[in-house]
Amino acid sequence: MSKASESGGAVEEILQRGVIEIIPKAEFKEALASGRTLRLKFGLDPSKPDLHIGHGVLLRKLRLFQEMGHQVVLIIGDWTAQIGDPSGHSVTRPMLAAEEVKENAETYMRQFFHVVDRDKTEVRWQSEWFNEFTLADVIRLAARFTVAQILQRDDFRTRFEAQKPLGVHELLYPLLQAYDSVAIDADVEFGGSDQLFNLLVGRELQQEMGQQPQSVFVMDLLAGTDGKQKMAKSLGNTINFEDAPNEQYGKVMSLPDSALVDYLVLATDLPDEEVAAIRMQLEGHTVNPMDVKKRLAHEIVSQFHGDATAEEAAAEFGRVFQKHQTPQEMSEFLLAEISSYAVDDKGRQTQRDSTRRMYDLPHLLHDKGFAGSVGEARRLIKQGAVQVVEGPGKGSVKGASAELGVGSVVRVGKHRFLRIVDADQEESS
RNA sequence: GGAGGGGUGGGCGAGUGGCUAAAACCGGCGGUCUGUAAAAUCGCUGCCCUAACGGGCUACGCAGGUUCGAAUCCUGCCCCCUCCA
Repeated sequence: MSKASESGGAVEEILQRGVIEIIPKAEFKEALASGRTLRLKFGLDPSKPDLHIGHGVLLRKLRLFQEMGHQVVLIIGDWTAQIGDPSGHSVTRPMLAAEEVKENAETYMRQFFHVVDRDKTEVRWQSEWFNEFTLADVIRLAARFTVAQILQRDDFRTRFEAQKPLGVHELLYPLLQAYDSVAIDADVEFGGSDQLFNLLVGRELQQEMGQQPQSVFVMDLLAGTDGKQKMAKSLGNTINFEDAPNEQYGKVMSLPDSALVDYLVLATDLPDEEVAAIRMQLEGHTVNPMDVKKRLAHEIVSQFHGDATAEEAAAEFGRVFQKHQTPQEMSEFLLAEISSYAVDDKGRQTQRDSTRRMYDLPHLLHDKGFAGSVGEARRLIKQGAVQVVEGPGKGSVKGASAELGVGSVVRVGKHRFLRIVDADQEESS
């Protein structure tokens, strides 16, 4: 990701692409033009350990500004994480333990700097200033706002009016985040559109405390893999930075076609003109959406795993899902390892696997993690989801047992496979 | 301080003595279909034994009790929420 030429057009694109709003825009542009190194605030709550490409939208934008010479200030929200950001949630979130937050933060930073330039980033922990906070400070801070102001926030108001629980500590959340802006003297804060309120509170507080109020840079939210709701860990629809390449690729391919253009705009660096062209093609049905999706999947996987790996993921996808062949890599087990599952013709356990090498599938699958319970494994077999697709015993699933031998490949469902191997070819790449 | 509402399976939420391993919906998994792991559609979805039929065990905040039998009734306890003051 790197093609921010210094031309005015490029800057304009940065200010437009995926951007919902910049408040106030004129002032921000002026600041950019002034040549000053701006302090770009971005906060993360280390409440859940994985960054996903929804975060990536913001991070990639930060990166572009870094390339223009500006300074990112990453706030680790170790205090607010303990409150649990209620943004966009209809219920109170659980508070986290301090140690948990510490651990999560480590993971976060590793992922964060995968996209953002570490050398142009200042990392600050909220605890730097909030650990010094006294009750008097808290009261003084809280006194600057009225309940009515805080209840402007949509989700707060909704919950309040619906007589749903709303903790006092949750009302504090925006105030703490706002104070961060004061603590680091931010010039501009970045966030998704669900953050608008919090960002504006920061602006207000800075002004009240005699600082130049920050600008607010609001980005569009990326939809999750369901294509409908925003991407969020709690909704289970994320594509994570650290997902395996094949997984990322597969998740992208599972997107509904309707989400394609948004993803191209928000999650890739394809130039605007190209995105526009693709949009036209999609609308005119002159291109197969699947091909666009493959392109998108490639772009995303290569951001995190490199071009070559993306190629491999593409090939693997074609092999497994389009041609229904077996994947290259799969779980492998030694024949000796599964000998305890050997059964005789009547399905009874046997020590001697010499004659017909039949194996008890339900227990094997359960113990090796292919089914959550033995009953579930039975169900899978009953539904025809389990087949010996290669090697000895091919097609031999009868009742609950199947013939297996070195080289057998068992398919469970559409895309999970296990292979029986010999001792010498044990290592699985 | 007063009044009221509530704690049920991964989620939401029915269920007021046996027909309830517990509806519906969501989620999850699987099948079919397909250009994809989309959509649509069908099925499964507590745990254990069983090829199957069937059987056993655990479960409706916690602890006791009533009853042939309780998620449902009684007693005590814990927890959560809303309103009024």
